[in-house]
Amino acid sequence: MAKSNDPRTEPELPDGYYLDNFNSLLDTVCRLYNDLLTPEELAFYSSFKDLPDDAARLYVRLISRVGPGFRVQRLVYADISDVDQAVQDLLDSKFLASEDRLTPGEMNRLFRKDEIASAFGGLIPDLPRNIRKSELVEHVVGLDLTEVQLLECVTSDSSDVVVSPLHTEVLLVLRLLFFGNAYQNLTEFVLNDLGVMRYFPYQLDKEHRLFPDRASLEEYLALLQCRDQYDLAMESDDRAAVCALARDLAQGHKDSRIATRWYRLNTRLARQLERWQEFELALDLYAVTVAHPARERSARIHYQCGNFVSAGDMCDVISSAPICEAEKDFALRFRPRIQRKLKIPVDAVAPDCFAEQRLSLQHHEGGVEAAMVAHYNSGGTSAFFVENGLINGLFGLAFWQQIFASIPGAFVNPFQIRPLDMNSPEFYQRRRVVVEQRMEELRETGLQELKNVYIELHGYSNAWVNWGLLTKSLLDLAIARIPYEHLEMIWRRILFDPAANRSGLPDLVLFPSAGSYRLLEVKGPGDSLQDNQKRWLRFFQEHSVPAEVAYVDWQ
DNA sequence: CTGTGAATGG
DNA sequence: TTCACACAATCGA
DNA sequence: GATTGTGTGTCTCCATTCACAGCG
Ligand SMILES: [Mn+2]
Ligand SMILES: [Mn+2]
Repeated sequence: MAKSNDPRTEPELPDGYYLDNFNSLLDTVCRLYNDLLTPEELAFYSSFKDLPDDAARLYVRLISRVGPGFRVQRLVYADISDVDQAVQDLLDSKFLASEDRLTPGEMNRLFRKDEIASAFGGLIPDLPRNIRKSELVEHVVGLDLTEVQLLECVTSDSSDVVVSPLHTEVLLVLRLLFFGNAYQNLTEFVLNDLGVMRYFPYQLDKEHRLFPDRASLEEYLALLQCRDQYDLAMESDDRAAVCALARDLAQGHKDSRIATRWYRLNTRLARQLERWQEFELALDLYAVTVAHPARERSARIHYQCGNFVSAGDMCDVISSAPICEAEKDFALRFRPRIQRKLKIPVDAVAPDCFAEQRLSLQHHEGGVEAAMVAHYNSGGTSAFFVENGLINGLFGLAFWQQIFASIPGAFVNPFQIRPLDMNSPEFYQRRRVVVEQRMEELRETGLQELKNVYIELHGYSNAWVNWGLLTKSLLDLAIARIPYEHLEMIWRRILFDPAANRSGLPDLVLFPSAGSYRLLEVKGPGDSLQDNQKRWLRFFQEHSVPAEVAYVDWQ
């Protein structure tokens, strides 16, 4: 594939590209997961392959769009000569269903306001002229028609037909098996072919399947269903449904391959239960959730309920084996409050004392950070508003090959911007040897090497590198001014917990004309340091990395 | 008439 | 599949 | 000061079309 740096030359996609993409997905899944598919899913595969070309094209068009229903008269595609024939073929082969009813929501989505007004206006007395569409639909709902009558009435003028694609549950399975997640879809192919996204050519692992058996696939489907149930229940304020789901989830998930995803859902749900004062249920859920902040929330619930001993016990459990630094910090800060309640000696925690400066600046539209950048730039110091972008970018460049190294199970689809285990604690352990080698190499030969990486790999998608922010001139300055030893210490902290430590880095990096560098967190009026920002500042203090906080107010 | 936002296709 | 950050409101020590 | 909830920009792009709402 020829690559061009000229942004004006957009590659042209071949006729029927979207069907090709879908077929490619379909073939890949059937090749890799043939033994996992149900008879129904296999039947989908073979009958899809039997469809006439136009019908297959139309089906793929529709499943890529917002549904579920579509008006046949509105379907116009230049590359499908006879849409009506394609619709008929899809109806005959059970890839489309012709709807005989319409929910108010679907009517609202599929029909224009004037169409609805002319269909039902005669039935609604004193209909205000300037009524909003949603209110008009409410009036129609007030007519108490059946959904069948709704469809009949609203299509009586145009005699249009509403159809919906079938087998959407099979499509979800296919997507899940191909991508390994439920959020990526066919547009990935298009964005890749257009050059909008450029994925690094890592080696796909065909030996290790993400889903070794049907059960692991079913578990993922169950997770998705629980998520949907929760979202649905929250939308309709159905507290009983949320509680029922919580009791279900509180059964726990032993030997789950997707435990961390369950934990995220548990936490989201339990937080909501806390807001509803459903403390016992929340505690049950937190008890089966082995992820931060489950134990922190448990301690807070105990405290709030007056169970100070239980709260203290929970803090002790945390301190004896903290899951992460945030959890460890929490126990330290929270324990004194409990001890005061219990009237026992208090383990006071020393307050932070970071280097700081205070100054007043002219009001600036870009906020305090931009005002500080302008302030320094006018004084001869190069300043960049980078937040996490600089350090993470340097990390991504430094360890590019290690991040994209072929590790069993790390890459399961062609459209990944990070290995699947990037956020797990084992990321470093699995790559320890090569990561240490890389550090030794950089320590010996210097950071200049990163310029080569930058030029060679510029534009490839990497979860750590924001190419728009990390300009060449910023990189050059950073390499020239930041000692390798500082960066290595910082990278080790990132490697220690990549998920948590990729954030909280200071707003600005400063490069004074006289040399050296400095990191600066800017705080405007009413703003204060966040916990993760404090942890980085403590780390910088400990390792003599120049960093300080600037408290700014407006002149 | 204009501005806005969702949807769409590439 | 969001996340990371700032900002605002509220509360208790 | 601590905690909690909310808003904002951004997220992997961009041109085009459509429907709607509010205004004069
Ligand atoms: Mn910031
Ligand atoms: Mn800041």
